[in-house]
Amino acid sequence: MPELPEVETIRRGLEPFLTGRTIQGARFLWHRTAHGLDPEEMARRLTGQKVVRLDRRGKFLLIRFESGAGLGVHLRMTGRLRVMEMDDLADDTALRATFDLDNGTQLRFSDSRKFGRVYWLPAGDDSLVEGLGPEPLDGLTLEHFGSIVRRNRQIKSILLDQSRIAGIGNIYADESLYAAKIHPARRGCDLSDAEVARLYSALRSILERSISLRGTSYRDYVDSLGRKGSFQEELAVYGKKGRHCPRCGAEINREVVANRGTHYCPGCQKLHVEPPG
DNA sequence: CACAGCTCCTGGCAGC
DNA sequence: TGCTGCCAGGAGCTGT
Repeated sequence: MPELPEVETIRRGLEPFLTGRTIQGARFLWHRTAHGLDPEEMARRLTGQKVVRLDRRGKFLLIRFESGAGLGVHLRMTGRLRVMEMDDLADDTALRATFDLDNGTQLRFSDSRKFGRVYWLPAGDDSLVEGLGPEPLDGLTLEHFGSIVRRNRQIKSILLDQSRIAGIGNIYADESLYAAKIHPARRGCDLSDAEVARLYSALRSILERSISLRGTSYRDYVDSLGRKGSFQEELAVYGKKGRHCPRCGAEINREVVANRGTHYCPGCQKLHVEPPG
């Protein structure tokens, strides 16, 4: 499931293949992949657009055109982006959209579950990503993070709320809470200063570490070059139900918190914390 | 505002 | 072996 580190990895991998290229045609093989526009209309608008830059905002990849317009891509759970030779007939039953480039290559969007979307971004209109919270790795201060987190709501639910903080999904929420020794069902407003500070640094260091390892390949994530990341080798709790906690040896639990499968260590992430002193 | 429940989808898996 | 049926999961939406 592509979250911030995976989308950032894809952005870095794709950028040299797309920058300077002009889209010569686009085709949608699944109509709902083109969000909010008739697929043929989106293809028409894309044709002739020259790529100048790739940005990322939260889990959105933003392909910027010389005209000022752009294309937003959200991979949801199973979306993939790759650049291939136009005549590469590699079998891909999950192919949902293709974008022909002016050098004989083709950007291909595949997505087995069909949840991923591409969005047309009119020039000067970034409303797609304007409602997102701050980037956790881009100037977010501890003080700002504290104001985001201190509300009467389960901390896991806050971390997953893209309008509060952008880019965090189920894997990094669970891993960060484990690293900070905070039970996912604790209320944000009940966290101590020390806990908020631990969560802040855990979240940021885990995201940075994962980017440096080109993300987490859990199930089927691969980057734009088809390579797996390797952060899955460092996961402590996600997908580890029944395994032993590397810190205290207790058995990792999985239960539903904030309507999501949630992994945590009952030994070192307590729901009820004894008051200090 | 918090939050549960529903929707979208299909591969993967459990159970028989 | 092959069938049925359940379910995860991001985000948008509705209803309480």
